[in-house]
Amino acid sequence: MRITKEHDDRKKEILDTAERLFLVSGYEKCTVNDVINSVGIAKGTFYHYFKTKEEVLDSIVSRYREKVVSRAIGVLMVDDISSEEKLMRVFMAMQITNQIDTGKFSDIHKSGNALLHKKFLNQIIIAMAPILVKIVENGIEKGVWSCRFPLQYMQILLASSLTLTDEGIFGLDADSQLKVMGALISLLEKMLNVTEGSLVKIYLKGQEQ
Amino acid sequence: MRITKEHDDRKKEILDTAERLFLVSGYEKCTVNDVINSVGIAKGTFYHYFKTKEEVLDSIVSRYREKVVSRAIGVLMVDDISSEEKLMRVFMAMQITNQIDTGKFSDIHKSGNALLHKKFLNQIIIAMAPILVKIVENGIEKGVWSCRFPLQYMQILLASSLTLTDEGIFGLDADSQLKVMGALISLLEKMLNVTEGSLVKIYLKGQEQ
DNA sequence: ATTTTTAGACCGACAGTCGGTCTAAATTAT
DNA sequence: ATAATTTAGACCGACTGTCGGTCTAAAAAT
Repeated sequence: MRITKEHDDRKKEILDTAERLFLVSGYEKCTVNDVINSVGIAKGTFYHYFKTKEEVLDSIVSRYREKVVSRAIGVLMVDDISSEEKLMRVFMAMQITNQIDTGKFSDIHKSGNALLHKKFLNQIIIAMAPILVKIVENGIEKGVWSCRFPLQYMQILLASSLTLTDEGIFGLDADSQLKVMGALISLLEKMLNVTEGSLVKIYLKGQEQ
Repeated sequence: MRITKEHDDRKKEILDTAERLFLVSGYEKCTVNDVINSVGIAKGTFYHYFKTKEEVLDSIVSRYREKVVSRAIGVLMVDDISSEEKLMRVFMAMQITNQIDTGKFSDIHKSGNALLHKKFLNQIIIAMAPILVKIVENGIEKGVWSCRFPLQYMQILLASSLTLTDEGIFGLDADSQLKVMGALISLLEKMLNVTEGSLVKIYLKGQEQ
């Protein structure tokens, strides 16, 4: 069989480089020439691996989405923790994914890049809303919660948290962002009709570590 | 042929034309040549009035924001209606501004235009959140509501409603959008600790007309 | 020998520039 | 008052540099 290892290596190399450059200077400002010069390849090579510049962006966003989703699935399968714990872990995993791992995406919200943000938001909401809904419905079945609009509430939660914590859009300082996060958790309690403070408690516990 | 016009008239003519074209084909796809051909002016004239293409976009968004804000201020000053009524009117005025008036902006959410959406979202949240907070605080003083995070809640409300009803981002059908709107109103009731259904009632009454 | 990968010269479309023209009103000279 | 001159700024379109993307052919791998 054909050996595609080198092909994938090269492709990953282009993706990694483009990702780094997109996050530093923004997708629009970063040119294809910047990418190929940084990788050390020619134009033709770049377009052998990717049809367009935007396809590179799409790949980067998809790769990130896959990482977030697989992590969430991992939490989902842990079955010796409460629904509250599970929901908060998944929600928080999304937020802190930036810091852990390679740290590459720590600036994803700082890019001030409209297209990147739009694609990112779109993919994350479409992929994550059903997962969060599953947890919510599980909690409802157990009788610990009640919720009239699970899907809509989770969409609202995702859209607002991802938008408001994007520094490229509002440039909120760290303190304001923390306030928004606190408000979001308290809102989540209202969404699920749980006693005030029960989720915040888990949130603060998670923040400490 | 040389047709000269008053400065402000010409500027408005360029803005109106660009606005129309941006909303039809999107900001990125619409070229400066498209605009000048449609207006019937030369390149130099366009750049006599605007420094860059993006400056035109900024002007269009600002103009729209001013319209929404002035309308909200109008509602704010009506003082023979309840806080509930006032809040809902302002919130709904934002949504339906698209249909009324010239109808120009009816497609603003369909453009699928990342930069337009980002600038729009940014301006509207920054301008409208304080106005909504004012109404909320007024209701709190009257003793009809209570709310721990007025500013954060209004930011969340604005960010999620504007993002999720943007067809360019999620392409939700009309039915799904209505569900999201319903969920948002019910969430607003929870935010303000009012009895369930009291705001939805006003919302539905407003929808009928 | 055939396919895959690499190379970089090349292309058209684009945003933005530049030197200059035209016109009407304000200013000065007759 | 009327004519000549200056000035402000609206207007023009050929031109430039940059960018995403294409093309053809050489090099390398199989």
